[in-house]
Amino acid sequence: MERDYRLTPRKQDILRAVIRDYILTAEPVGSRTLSKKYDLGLSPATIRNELSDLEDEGLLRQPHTSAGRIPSDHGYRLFVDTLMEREAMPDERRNELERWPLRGEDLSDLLQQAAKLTALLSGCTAMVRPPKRANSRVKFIQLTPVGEQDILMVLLTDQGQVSNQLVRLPSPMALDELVLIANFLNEQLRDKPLDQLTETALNEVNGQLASYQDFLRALLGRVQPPSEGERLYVSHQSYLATQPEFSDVGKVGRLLSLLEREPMMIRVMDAIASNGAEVRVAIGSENPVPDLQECSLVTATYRLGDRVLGELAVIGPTRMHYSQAIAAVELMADRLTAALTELYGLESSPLGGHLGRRRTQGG
Amino acid sequence: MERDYRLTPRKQDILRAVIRDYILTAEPVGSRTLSKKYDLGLSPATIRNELSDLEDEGLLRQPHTSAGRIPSDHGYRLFVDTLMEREAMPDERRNELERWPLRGEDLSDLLQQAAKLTALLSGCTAMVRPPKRANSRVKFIQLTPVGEQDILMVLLTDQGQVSNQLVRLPSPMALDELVLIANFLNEQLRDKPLDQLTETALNEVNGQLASYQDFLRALLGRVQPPSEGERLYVSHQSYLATQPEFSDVGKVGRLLSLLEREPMMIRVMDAIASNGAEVRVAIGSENPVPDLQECSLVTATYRLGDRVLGELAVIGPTRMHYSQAIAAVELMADRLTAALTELYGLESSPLGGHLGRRRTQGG
DNA sequence: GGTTAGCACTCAGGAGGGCTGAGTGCTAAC
DNA sequence: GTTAGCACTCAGCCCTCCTGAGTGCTAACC
Repeated sequence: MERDYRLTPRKQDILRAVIRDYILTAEPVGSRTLSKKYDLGLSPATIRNELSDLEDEGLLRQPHTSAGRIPSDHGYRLFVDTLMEREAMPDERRNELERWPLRGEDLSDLLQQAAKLTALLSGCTAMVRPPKRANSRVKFIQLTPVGEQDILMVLLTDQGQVSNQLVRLPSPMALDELVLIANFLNEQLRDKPLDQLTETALNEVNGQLASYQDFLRALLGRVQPPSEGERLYVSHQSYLATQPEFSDVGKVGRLLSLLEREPMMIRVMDAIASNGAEVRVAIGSENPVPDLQECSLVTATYRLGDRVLGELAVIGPTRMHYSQAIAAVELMADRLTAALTELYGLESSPLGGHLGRRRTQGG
Repeated sequence: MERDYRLTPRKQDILRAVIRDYILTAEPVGSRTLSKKYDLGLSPATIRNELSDLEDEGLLRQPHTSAGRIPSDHGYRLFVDTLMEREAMPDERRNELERWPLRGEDLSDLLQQAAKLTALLSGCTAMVRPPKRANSRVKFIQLTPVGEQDILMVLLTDQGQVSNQLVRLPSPMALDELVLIANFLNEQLRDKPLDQLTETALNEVNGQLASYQDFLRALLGRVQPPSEGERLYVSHQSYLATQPEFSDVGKVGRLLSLLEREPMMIRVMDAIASNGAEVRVAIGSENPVPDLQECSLVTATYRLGDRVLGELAVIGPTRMHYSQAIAAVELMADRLTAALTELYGLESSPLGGHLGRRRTQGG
């Protein structure tokens, strides 16, 4: 598998030409085409010999005897790793991007925007996995009375998620009580993982607060609804649907169904992405899921500070425009990281000892 | 167009049978099939005569001379209006639904959930249009200091949207100032439409607050990012992609691209939906957009109190399972309305005169 | 008059056959 | 090592034929 491909420069040129042409046309590439279209200075016959060698090495294959060559997954891999020139994002696209600033009202909005821009830049269907709630920790909690018997709870996490819950109180509550509860919650829950809120808090309930136990349970229970796992932000599925390789009856449907199985796609993205900043590519059979054998994924992580929050990816046929896709994913992951840092990147734990000792305006 | 179709009961039975069979099989229905499969007590020849009449009336058509009949858009219309038995949701499905409670952490979550459940119930691709921001009015605004130089602004609207903005202050600000600003904002902006915040607020800036003008502009500018219109929550596009009528090369792609043009789809849904509670159906050529000629949409509105917030819809081929789709859309619109009312349906303006006079816990 | 059997007719879709052209591998000459 | 020439392969297209589902029409039946 991990063969060491030592190719003569000429073979490299030819392989590069084949892949480039195939990415463009989606048609098997023949020796005559290569000789005419690319400036190789070789006759078709010579090219044929080289193509035959490349096929023997497992870098190319023939769909049938009398057809041209198409790249194999190994061929694409070599291309991505060593042959492809990592072309910078074209200026026009970059300018276009400036006109579409990455702004969102909240995290969810931002991620959806990021998916959309990535899709537009790469020309591929794009996906963004949101931060795992299980990894989020409470940053602070605020309770605000709204009317006589309702309160608004605002919970901010260290990963930018904000949870707003409007809750009806079981009975009117004095402001003192509310302050007491809020302070209790902040003390107990600060830096606690989001998926352990209820137990953590309720284990400590005692004395004066015991009578609020049910209320607390209801309040905290709302923060993390028992949804079936995280969702996935997907954009421009039509890009996938218009690829000629998926025009067969049923293929589009199966692929889209796969994308809609969000927990599975999230697992796939997790499996592919690195922990660091670099872009990772999974080509065809390298994918952990059999149904993705004809697809490639390009993934990168986005971060807040030095913590990886989630992944951003594009998916397309193995015959995807890798350099463009990689550039798009890389750029957008950086922009998303920057946007998050600007929006949510407060200095660590700035609330320090102030919490609960300050008084603020009513509301 | 608005013909008065007076059909004999027998013709009605036959039309109903044709449509039911076609919805099931997606194949043109012939007289022999009808005679054998459905308990009409008629020979194929007789049925042929009736079919011929129904075709003359414009309710059926033949794809080609030697094929069976398929319903025309008018035929579907008659079916939906008068022939179809409005079957109740099957019990199993209803039970299934109970196990998937409609819960969400916030509005966006809730709408996405609603789209998903509608799709699962109806077997069609589902869409939910969120409340128009332009129609939302400010319910209350709260500013909370977070650390030395950051504040968290929470803005609650009367349509359930909550906007959280973490903003860095230009310079450290005394708590008094913050209270002043918050009170000012609440007084000025309560019940003001969300898309006029900046002007409304800034026109009134004066005296003591004048120096905060830039800060206020930045703060309020964040509430409504200049996104290209509202987004649309879509679920299970694969249902559309697996319909046999769209298996032609390119059709799926074109349809999905259409769905991705969110502003246009929102306009379409707006155009179809009623202002009241009832479910509306747009069949094939009744759709305002030419590219939707082969599709039907079933829409209903969801509400908060007596205000229409948005629409919920399913889209499928004109050969869709109307009774199931209508039941699903109706049920889910009701559930969504109920969920919203529970989450955000506070009594009107409960904050009354309290605002700004109360003191609450620090945060 | 409504219903039905019988019959001739139509036509999409599949199967089979031949042609074309793009592409190959091999060999021999340069 | 490179190239020209040649025989060979085979997917895709076109044409034709055949089949079967389905029709409309007519005449007989109840």
